[in-house]
Amino acid sequence: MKSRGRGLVETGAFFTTALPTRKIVEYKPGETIISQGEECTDVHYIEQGIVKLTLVSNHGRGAVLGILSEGDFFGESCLSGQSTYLTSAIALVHSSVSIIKTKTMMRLLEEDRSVATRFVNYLLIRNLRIEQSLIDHLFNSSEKRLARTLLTLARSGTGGKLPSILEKISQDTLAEMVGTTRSRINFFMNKFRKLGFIHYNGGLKVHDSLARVLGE
Amino acid sequence: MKSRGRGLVETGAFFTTALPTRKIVEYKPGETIISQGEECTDVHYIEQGIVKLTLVSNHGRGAVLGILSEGDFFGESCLSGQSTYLTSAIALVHSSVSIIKTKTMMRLLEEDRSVATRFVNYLLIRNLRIEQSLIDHLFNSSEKRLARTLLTLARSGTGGKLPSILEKISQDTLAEMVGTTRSRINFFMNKFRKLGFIHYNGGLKVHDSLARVLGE
DNA sequence: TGCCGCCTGTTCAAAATTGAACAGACGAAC
DNA sequence: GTTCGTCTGTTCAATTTTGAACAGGCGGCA
Repeated sequence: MKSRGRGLVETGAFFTTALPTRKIVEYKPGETIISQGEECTDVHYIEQGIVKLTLVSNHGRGAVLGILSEGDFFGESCLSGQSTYLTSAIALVHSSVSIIKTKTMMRLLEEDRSVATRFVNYLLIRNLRIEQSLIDHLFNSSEKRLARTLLTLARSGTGGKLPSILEKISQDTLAEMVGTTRSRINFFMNKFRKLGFIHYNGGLKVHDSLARVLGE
Repeated sequence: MKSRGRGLVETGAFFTTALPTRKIVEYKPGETIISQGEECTDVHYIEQGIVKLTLVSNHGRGAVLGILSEGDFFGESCLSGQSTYLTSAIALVHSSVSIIKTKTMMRLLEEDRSVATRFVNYLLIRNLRIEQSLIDHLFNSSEKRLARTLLTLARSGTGGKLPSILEKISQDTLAEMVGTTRSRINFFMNKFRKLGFIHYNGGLKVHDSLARVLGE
């Protein structure tokens, strides 16, 4: 998923062992790990779990920037000189997170070339993910964006053990991810269900056929 | 703009001198530098000029992912294992571009820690820019997105010498940047003009007061 | 058991957006 | 000077989206 056999290097679980002595903290579902606006002192790395990155506009409206899991970083924008966190991060399931002082991470990047190389690789892939979301907004209607979001979530939950990410996501959260209202999400969810693309028996399941919504 | 006095390192014109012997190519306005789908063999660095990154959906619709200028990279996703370019890049004004073989860039990143560090910094800032666009889509109406796009373009053209980026951008392009239709863009442009936020005398000028559209 | 909080189902009028069309302005090229 | 292509101005019906409301289901908890 995160590696490709081509390109700079594999990402894999590299950071789990490469990061120096660090603090690992456990978070319960719903717990806030970092808050938008807080002073930006650490870079975070998800050892295990699922984390939601959120954001509140200056008019109180919420948005979800992404759902992250094992092997992802967050709060890494401190490294480029931000003085406060731009987003909040909330654990969706029990999660363990490495907390690395910004300065430690900077030093590490300067001193350890394999860390730097892999971090570059990680950032490139992260970039592609965000770009993909932006493209989705430029091209697609909210119906298609919802379909893509569901498919992405369904695929990313392949960790196996955890209760598939999908079970932890409300229609409100979906609305904030897709950038629309819950009433719209509800409308499409029912539509998708009637068409047999998703199921609800005890927990949301997304069928691959949902991809048909995306056209061709 | 690109540096901040805090954080990892300054970006500035570092790459112009740090990159090894490389090919510099000049492009005329309208010329295509790379094409979406082409084999992905080089990383590109803008020494001078303005470049538009575009994308065509599988249904023939166009979108503009960004307007880049001096000090920006493009086609850098080769580094993370893409085999073809995901976007096209078109020069908007006369531009000179460094072309670096993917493998050369990889080697450089592994061997030269200062290149790696600065490239990390560049990627982090690029990330923030793209995230900012995504947030814009999640929160704002197309009217506000247009306002933000215009303000961003107006500010980024501070190179001075070049004909301000704004002069080179049609309503069609704006529509593809904002993610809406030209008819909408035209409507808002006239509205902004009536309100005195922008002017047209011989060439588009954006007044700072346009920021009022963004609220508060 | 009953209350509460959170989630989904449903409705609807008001507002924003699309998509397509046609006309005029302008500059470049012949 | 005429033709062509590209850009802007303008219109409008059809469609999509918003925002707000209310009801019901379900689990936790006292």
